[in-house]
Amino acid sequence: MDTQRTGPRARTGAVEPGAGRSRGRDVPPATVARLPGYVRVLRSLSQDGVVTTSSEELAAGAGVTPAQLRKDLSFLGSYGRRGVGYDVVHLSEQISVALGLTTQRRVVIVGIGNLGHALASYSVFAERGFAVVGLIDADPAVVGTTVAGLVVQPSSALSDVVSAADATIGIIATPAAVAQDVCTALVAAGVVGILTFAPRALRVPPHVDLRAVDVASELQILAFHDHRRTGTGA
Amino acid sequence: MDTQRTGPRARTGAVEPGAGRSRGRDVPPATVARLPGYVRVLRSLSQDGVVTTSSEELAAGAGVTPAQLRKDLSFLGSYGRRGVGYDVVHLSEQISVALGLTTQRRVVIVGIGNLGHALASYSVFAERGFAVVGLIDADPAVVGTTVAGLVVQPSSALSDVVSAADATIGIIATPAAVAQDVCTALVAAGVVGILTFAPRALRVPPHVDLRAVDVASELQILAFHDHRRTGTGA
DNA sequence: TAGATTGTTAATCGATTAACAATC
DNA sequence: TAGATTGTTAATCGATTAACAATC
Repeated sequence: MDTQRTGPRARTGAVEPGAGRSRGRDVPPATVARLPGYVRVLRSLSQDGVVTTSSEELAAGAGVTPAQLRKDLSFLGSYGRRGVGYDVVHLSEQISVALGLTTQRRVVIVGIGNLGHALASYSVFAERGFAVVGLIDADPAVVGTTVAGLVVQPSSALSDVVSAADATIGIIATPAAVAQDVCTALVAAGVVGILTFAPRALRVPPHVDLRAVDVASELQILAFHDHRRTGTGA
Repeated sequence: MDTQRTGPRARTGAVEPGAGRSRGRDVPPATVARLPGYVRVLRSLSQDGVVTTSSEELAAGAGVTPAQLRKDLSFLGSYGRRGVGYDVVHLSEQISVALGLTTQRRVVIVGIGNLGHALASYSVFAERGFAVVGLIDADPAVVGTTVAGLVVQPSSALSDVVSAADATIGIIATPAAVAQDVCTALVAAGVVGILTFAPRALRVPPHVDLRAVDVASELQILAFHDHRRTGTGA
């Protein structure tokens, strides 16, 4: 699907680090988008008992080139040793700090249909530092049911749920028709990041970061290449 | 999540159209990725009875700038009229032809856990030209159950299911640990496009197009901006 | 030391934006 | 015609790649 960036995309290029940490340089959006993949590989290597790695090994695991990996890391600092490589645990920690993964973020999910249900139950979120703290749905038949240990709340409770749990991220898994209203409500409730699965462009104020996943669009992009290769469909 | 492109990404830039149709020019990957969004907006406008639109209106609906929209369309041909705008139905058809959406593509889903179940039941796929024709799972407790009108088949049947239904696209919704094996099996069975939700880099041969959605990575990217804004987590 | 591998620089490449001539 | 809006060109910008000096 489609990965749409708004909010920070409006900035001219890179993203300003916080309090002069790292190397004081900005981190380009394309680099930020690859950092989670590096952390994932490093944690996997660490679990396998690997102590030191190289840009070649790490890049292969993440599906990028060694040059790109080193370039990406250079925006964060100098965490390797020439002639030696990278300490797996240390590099993992440094990237995690840069990404802000040392604090657990709280997430609310709006729209507990098939997809919302799957996301609420997705164990990888917890493994990677996120806590699902609230579920919201507009359907009275769904409200009150328990999903993944949480009782689904009505739409009217959205603001209270976000506030009470101090959630900073909202996931929209509703039908497209109501996605903008949900988005607006989430922003009003105070979230600063939104991940939407609804197939519709959403508008958010500049201080809110929006990412969009459109699985049907992803298939259509695959169809384009299928089409080009096989010549069907024209 | 993360949108990873392999296969065609290896080409130097743009994508060769099929038999000299459109304008004979290549379509850049970034443009291809936006075309589904334009079709979505055009179909919505059409349903609302709108006959003619402008680059301004269409771009607003898709969340891009008018200049970018016109630039994107210029790779497909000249389908507008200066001073007037675009015929909604005609432009929608032209982009659909370029994307190869005039032929229905057949999709198999591997991994019928929470996410696979949600995808199998996702009505938007059918609305946008895809038919889910096979469901595969490795769990004997899941095999034989009916999901979205299809009986889940065992892993051993993967190749037969792909062949019998002539599926060209595979969706991987399995745990990360088995994703590469499933990917390899799908390629061997003959699919030419793969959409994976497993948080792991996958390798495919050059003729296969791979797109990857990693929802946990998407949240981590949001966390980065949250972190930069609030200063927490360092 | 010699070999290995990083971090950085410079060059290339692709994508976006702005402006405007073409033309309906 | 006058006004509107496209399609395209040129300029800018950001991302990627390659090469290599630095240095462990």
